[in-house]
Amino acid sequence: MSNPMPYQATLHVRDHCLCLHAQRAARVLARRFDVALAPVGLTSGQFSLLNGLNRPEPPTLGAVAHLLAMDRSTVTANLKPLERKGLVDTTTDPRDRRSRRAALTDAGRAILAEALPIWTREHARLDAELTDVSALRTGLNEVTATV
Amino acid sequence: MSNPMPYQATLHVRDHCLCLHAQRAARVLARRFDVALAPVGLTSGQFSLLNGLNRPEPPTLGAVAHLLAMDRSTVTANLKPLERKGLVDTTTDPRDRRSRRAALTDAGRAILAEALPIWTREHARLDAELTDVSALRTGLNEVTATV
DNA sequence: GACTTATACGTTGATATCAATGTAATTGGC
DNA sequence: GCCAATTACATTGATATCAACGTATAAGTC
Repeated sequence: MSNPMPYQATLHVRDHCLCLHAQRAARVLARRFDVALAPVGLTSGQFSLLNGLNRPEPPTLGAVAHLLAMDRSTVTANLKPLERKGLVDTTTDPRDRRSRRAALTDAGRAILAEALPIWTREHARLDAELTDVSALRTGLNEVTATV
Repeated sequence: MSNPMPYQATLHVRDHCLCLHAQRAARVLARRFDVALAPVGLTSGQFSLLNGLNRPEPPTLGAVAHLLAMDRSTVTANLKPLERKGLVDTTTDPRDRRSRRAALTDAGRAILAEALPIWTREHARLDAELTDVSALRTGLNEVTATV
């Protein structure tokens, strides 16, 4: 029986699939920042989430989902461990009782402030290892904007 | 009490964090290819994994983990649904009984061949929406290579 | 004001992700 | 050949991710 999936095609996908390449890079970066942020007890995703909550007006969960380009239900799930740790407090918006707004607690702001210099140092190291960070960032944001 | 995490810093992270931007783009691309590949019953990740198994010599799990830049234990976990569906068959390598090799079954090769034209079409559409795909790919691979 | 439609979330079930720990097999030094 | 160190995986427990479905609230129509 002949192979219905030629090896050539596999090699082409492997070398050109932006989805694969993006997942790979995302995993590498997530692991890297997970390790860097471990001393303050945050993962890279939790850091991004907490950072997104630090606004003059606490955002709705939908706004957070849009910022992070993730599903609403994922935001709900990701908030749970942070609420348990007392870093985040969610309340129903009195002006629109369908919406819930997630706010940093004082503890949340304190952890975020602790994490910031770690992020800054690690990101500077990362920058130094890459040839053209701004081109990469532009490409990533272009992808995100395709939705 | 003064805010220990200034809004300015939050905005800087939001606009510059490659980790955040990579996760976002990765989510967007995963969802996009999940939708495209749904007709053949595969997710984007499963497609990448199956594609990685299509080699003359079936790869060890460690080799797959390296290719996909993911943890070994994630590879083990991701293979399970594919084995259940009869698309993959894993066997102990007789030359090194510590290693397990994952091979496509005939059904696996057939599904992969079905998925290929879907991937090709969807990726062409994606390409058309982006300004400089090769710069993006280069940047992503540079990130992956930092490990 | 009643009804329809749209919006904002939560829950559920399946898969994905990793670190940490444990087990089995191989390799290297002797 | 024997023992220590290394390598390759599996398992576990926690979190992450999404689609699909359901519920509650708001907005628009009449």
